[in-house]
Parts: sequence; structure tokens; C-alpha cells
Amino acid sequence: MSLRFGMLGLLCYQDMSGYELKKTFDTSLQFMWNTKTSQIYRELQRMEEQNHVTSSVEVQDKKFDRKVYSITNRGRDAFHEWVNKFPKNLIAPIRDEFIIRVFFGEQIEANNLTFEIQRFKKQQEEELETILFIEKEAEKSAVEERLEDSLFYWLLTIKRAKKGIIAEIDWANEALELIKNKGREEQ
Amino acid sequence: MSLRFGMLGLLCYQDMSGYELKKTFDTSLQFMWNTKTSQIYRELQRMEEQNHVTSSVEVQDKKFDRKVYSITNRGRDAFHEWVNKFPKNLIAPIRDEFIIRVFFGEQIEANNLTFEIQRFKKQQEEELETILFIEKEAEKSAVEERLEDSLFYWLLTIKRAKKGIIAEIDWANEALELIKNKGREEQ
DNA sequence: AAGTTATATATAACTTGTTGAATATAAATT
DNA sequence: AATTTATATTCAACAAGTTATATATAACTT
Repeated sequence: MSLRFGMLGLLCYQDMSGYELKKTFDTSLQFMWNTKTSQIYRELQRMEEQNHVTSSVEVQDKKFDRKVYSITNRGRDAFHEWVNKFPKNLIAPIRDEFIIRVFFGEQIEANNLTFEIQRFKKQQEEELETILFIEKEAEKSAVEERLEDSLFYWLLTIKRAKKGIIAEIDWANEALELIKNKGREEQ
Repeated sequence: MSLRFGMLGLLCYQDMSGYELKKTFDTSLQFMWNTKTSQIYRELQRMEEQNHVTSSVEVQDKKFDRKVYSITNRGRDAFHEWVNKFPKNLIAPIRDEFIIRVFFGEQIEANNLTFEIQRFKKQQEEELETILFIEKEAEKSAVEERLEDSLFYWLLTIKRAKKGIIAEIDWANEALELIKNKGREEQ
């Protein structure tokens, strides 16, 4: 259900098509909820069936028609209820196939693990750059669209994402060091 | 597929029933891959169909029969291939409904957000205790079952989990402070 | 003695998420 | 001029994950 409410939350800011919703997801909720475009479209259909949103087709000359979705009062109520009612367990379920492989590390060929942890570290560093970019964008759009009240909360979530990534990079450095020393001892 | 390979990895250590597999998951892979018992049983069926495991029913007097699964050579090969072939993208997808709510924080009633972040912090602190317990258990069973080679990698993943949790607690403290100050300014 | 909780096993129904493909235009590149 | 890439929309098939339920014994609590 969280996908639905993430979408409803974004539709509170403004009306959007499925495509725009996906793009907005990618520059805001991306680091708290992953989703594929196909899932967005399917969910929009269901949301329309359940009157959480309405759609209107906007005819554009030469281009595709845009199907633009608006949140309904019913949708707003449902969102408001959801956002105020937190689940019992606040720790997010984890599904991380990288670290499972590390767990079974004695079955990984010697240099392969080092190589993959280095790659992991690089990807986390890139992710940090992405977050920094998103932070700037958030600040810009808060001013442009008069969403200064929202910005405070956006920045809270960005701060958390940053800390998480820094912890990953920190771990990767320590892990690489430990593996190097282990190799040395075993000579 | 990662669930399957997590299960195969554990079955490399020893034969187990579905119930035991779930319990082992909960004290080892729990903080990298969540799963429900029902999923374990269904996956075992499929794994048997595809000859990654075989089962034999162990009759016990008075108690339920135990259906004990063993990894096959085919299963071992499949696992070995999987554990050595890392995915292109090493960053795990995230699905965290707690932090989405924080993102839309201006729609949360005043004291509710503070209350929920405090609850989040407490749950993370408990999770840290759990990890510490798992760490001790890992060290114990490594000695008892002569899995000292594995222990090194287990501890790597535990180290990572710890760092992640500490980052969460750290964020929660900062967030609570920021929210307190924000409230003060707005008076 | 009765009720509850933990252990132990498993299936069915449902919901959610992923993969891959189909369709079509505009803009950029070779 | 032809090809590729980006924009834009959607659906069908499949895989994975969740919820609810059923069964049964042992151990513990009231």
C-alpha cells in the first residue's frame, strides 16, 4: 500500500501523468521506495477504480495525449489517515543480495570479493553524489513552488540517506582493510 | 532468487527442515534478507522439483515427522555460481514506509512525528541488542561447529549491520533536536 | 483441569514487484 | 538518410512476498 500513498502524497503537490509521477519518484522518494514504471501505471488504474484519483485526457497536438491524474477528496482523506498512522514495526524489511554473498564469503574466489566490495564502495559514492544533487533540486523547487514548509521534512529524509551511505562507505573501507590483513596473515 | 540461494547457503552447513531453516535465517541472515515461514516451505518445494535439494522424512515417535532437506551437487553448483556472480547494481532496493511518512511530515500532527521518531529510535536500539546477541551466537557456533573460516565473513556482515543501525540512531537524535528547535522558532 | 504459549509443519489466496515487449514521436548523432 | 536515444504510455506474464488458516504436540501458567 505504501506505493499508493507515496503516489498520493506527490499528487498532493500537483496533478501529474504516470510518466511524470515516475520521474518525480526518481528525484524524491527514490531512496526510500523503489518502483518500476509499470507498477505506477497499474496502481494508477486501481486508484482510479477506488476513487482516490480522477484522470482527464489532455490532447496535445502532434504529441501523445497526456493522461493527467488528480487526487480526489477521498484520496486526500486516505492519505491523511495513512501518513498519521505509523506501523507497529518501524524498521524497514531488508533484502540485500550483495551482503548475503559476503556472508558466504569463504565460497567466493580470492580477489573477487575485494573487487566487488570496491565496486560497492564506488556505487555508494555515486549514490552520495545523487543525493547531493537531489538536495539542491529540493531546495530549488521548494522556493520556486512555495513549498518551504515541506522542505524541512525533505531535508530530514535526505540527511538520513546521507548518513546511511556514509556508513556503507565506512564499512567498505574497513572490510577491505580486514580482508587485506587476513590475506597477509594466511601467507 | 536470493531467497533460494540464502537457503542453499545455509544448507551447505547442514541438513535442515523448513522450520529449522526459518530459525537459522532469523539468527543469521535476518538483517540482510527477511522472509516468512510460508515462503520458505514453498521455495523448498520448488527447489526439490528442480533438484537443488532432496528431502527425506524422519519419523520420530510421538512427535511430528520431520522433513529434512539436503543440498544436492546440482544445488551446490548453482549456489557456487550465484555467490561468485554479483549483480551489476550492488545497492539494495529500499522500501521504507516509515521514512516516506517523514517526507510528508507537514501533514503529520504536531507531537505525533516526535513520538514516532522516538519509537523508531527505541526499535533501532533494540535491533542493536539483537545484533550483539547474534554476534555472540555466531562466535559460539563457529567454535562448536568448526566454522572458524566462515566466522570472519559473518562478522563482516554483522559489522555492517551495526554501523547501519548506529547511523539510524544518530539520525533520530539529530532529527528530534531539529524538530524541537523548529517548534520553538515557530512560537 | 483449563487455557495459553511455544514448537513444528504446511497450504491457499491474495497482493506486490519484475521483466519484457509493444507502440509512437521528437531530437540528436553518425 | 539512417540509426540511436530520449520522451511518453501501457499491458501481459511471471516471480516473489504477505496474510490467513489448519493441524497437532509439548510445556508452561493460572
